[in-house]
Amino acid sequence: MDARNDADEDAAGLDPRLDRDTSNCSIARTLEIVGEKWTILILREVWYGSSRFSEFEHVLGCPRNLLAERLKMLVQEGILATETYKEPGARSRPRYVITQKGMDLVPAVMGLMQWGDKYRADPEGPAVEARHRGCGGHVDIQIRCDRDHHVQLEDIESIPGPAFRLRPAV
Amino acid sequence: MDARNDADEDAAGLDPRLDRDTSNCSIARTLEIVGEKWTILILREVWYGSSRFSEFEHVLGCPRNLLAERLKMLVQEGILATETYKEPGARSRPRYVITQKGMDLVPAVMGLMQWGDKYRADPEGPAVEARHRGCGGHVDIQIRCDRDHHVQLEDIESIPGPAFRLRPAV
DNA sequence: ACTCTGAGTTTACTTTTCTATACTCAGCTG
DNA sequence: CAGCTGAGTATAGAAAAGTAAACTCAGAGT
Repeated sequence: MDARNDADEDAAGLDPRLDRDTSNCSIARTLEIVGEKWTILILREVWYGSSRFSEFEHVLGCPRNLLAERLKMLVQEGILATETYKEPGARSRPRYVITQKGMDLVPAVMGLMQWGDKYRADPEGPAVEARHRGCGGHVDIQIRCDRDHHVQLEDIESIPGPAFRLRPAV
Repeated sequence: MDARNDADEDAAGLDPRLDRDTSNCSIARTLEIVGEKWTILILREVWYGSSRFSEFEHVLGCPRNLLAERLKMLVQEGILATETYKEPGARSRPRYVITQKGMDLVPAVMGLMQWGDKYRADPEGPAVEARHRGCGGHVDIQIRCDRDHHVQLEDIESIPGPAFRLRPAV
């Protein structure tokens, strides 16, 4: 309906010829936090049940200084929280637990896992499976819309949102 | 039911005290491909409608050598494919298009986007929105099980799969 | 024949990560 | 009160990744 509809039929609202400002992209902003090496793998281990520094270190085999750095950042960002716990006959120590903000990353990581299961698994299958606790069914992620239609990947359209901006002219 | 059920009630099948072999983890294997800087942002631009080297370069502002390297890798991995196209009055040039294998990464990236929309968006909202083509409804990702239950994040249980292994003893 | 342009390649430099080892610190145990 | 242990911190050297800018190359246009 505006003067832009002249050539590109595919990308309805995000014409590549537009000088889009990508600095407020939600994908890029999420990657700023979870895009460094080890970060997502640390979260994976938290979901699988680890909570202590030594557990992460042992299972991941990652350098201690990076582990300490990543854990500190995840706590700062509110994705993990520290608790103090005490085993009988030992002094109290910190433990890392996931927050709601951290749980909300599960869908993204399940997406990565599902892709790996499909394209890069061993012949026998995946090393770990996700199950619905209780019903026991295999869990996977789906794309749905407001009106609860099951959306095919081809039927997703990206359009400018409220914070869409063009890059300021130089 | 086995001798392992002695202390940790939370992680039913992936006790952090087990010496799990993580080398065949689907999450880690996916990150080997899309975990490097720029890779996911290149895919984002492909979904948004870019296909040419110069378009990626301009919108991402990433160094040419890395862009070339990442594109080559994405093509090698079968996530993108090259086509030749020719605009009238110009010589034919390569163009990058997404494959099915690439489309299958959409759920993972939508997961990242959704998290960014929720926790890191500008006050006005997100810069880009995903819509169901046709119905026009807002699209988001959901976790479901086999039996089509809508699964809460807390009700996902991770259990050893067919390729689960312990680390070989040293 | 010469120029222009998109699509890269090459090279040199900087920054970040990785690995490895040594060191600290608090408090329970002997 | 010395020693042990988990959870770090500190430091140094090597490797990988990222950045910036110059250079190449093929073919259409003039």
